[in-house]
Amino acid sequence: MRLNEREINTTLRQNGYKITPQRRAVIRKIASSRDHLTPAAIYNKVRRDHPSIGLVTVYRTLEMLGRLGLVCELHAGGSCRSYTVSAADSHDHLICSECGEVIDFSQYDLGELEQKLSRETSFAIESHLLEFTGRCKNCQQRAA
Amino acid sequence: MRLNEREINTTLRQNGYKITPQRRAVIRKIASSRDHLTPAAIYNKVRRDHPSIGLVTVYRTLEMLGRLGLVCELHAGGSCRSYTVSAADSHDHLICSECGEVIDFSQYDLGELEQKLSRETSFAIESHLLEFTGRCKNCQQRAA
DNA sequence: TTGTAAATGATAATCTTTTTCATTTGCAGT
DNA sequence: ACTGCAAATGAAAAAGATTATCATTTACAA
Repeated sequence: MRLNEREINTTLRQNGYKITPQRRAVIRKIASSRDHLTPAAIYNKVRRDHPSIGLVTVYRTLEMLGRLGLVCELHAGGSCRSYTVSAADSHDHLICSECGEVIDFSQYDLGELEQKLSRETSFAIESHLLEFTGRCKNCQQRAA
Repeated sequence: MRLNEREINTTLRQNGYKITPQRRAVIRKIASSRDHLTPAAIYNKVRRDHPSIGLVTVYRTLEMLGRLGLVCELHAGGSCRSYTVSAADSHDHLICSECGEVIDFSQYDLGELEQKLSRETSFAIESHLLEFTGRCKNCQQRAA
């Protein structure tokens, strides 16, 4: 279940952050996009509606949203650091290499693998990053 | 089984690349390190033995080694784009968030998850990225 | 409505990564 | 061992991405 704009705003307020028009615009662009966006792409999208916004504000907003766990940072594909809205409790993603569409999936039983690894290596495992890359149905059909 | 310097050189030759002292130095530094290194870190290490090397050459060498599948790009931790030597057939990693040590592990049964995802989403899955982050035994003990 | 801390935008400073191009060098073929 | 040449290198600069600074503006609690 992807977070929507209202829920995100609520979380900001609960954590003592102000709801500014700039933040609202950044959140809206990310939340309304099915794919993942780089900071620069978000900046360009937001600028259409809000020409005076600074790139720095976009970076600051993304940093804050990330810290609160409201957006996820993705790595697959060329550019590191692109963002998508977080699903409530799944941080694993399936990403289309052609159109960039992102699908969240709830964590499979990685717990089992995690325990096995932990036992074998004596690591105290804190987190993981799992991304599958492939081509979505539409992009497969378009290619054929 | 991590690739060693000799095997890497063989692969370069087989693919028509020349073995230069600069490439040799870059490969040696990556292969002899247990953790993952950024391009800048590799540059600094190599420069000690080979002061005239250019940063550009490091970038070019990394790009080539990556294309041949001889090094892996890691993402966990702050900086994107850090490198470690590839294990023969496992591209999944366990990374210590404190000292950076990297442990390869052979792919668990991600195939099952992959098929399930593929069936449910109609994606043609091409690859995946899996990294666990935690603290290794040594770093846990040092902290205690 | 007002005061204040938080947020913004402009600018500049830092990295990081790519391009370009003249010079050098590994190595295949003699 | 020598030679020719495509491939590789290094220097310099350009292009991008990210962060720091600071004066001005603004959201919002009181």
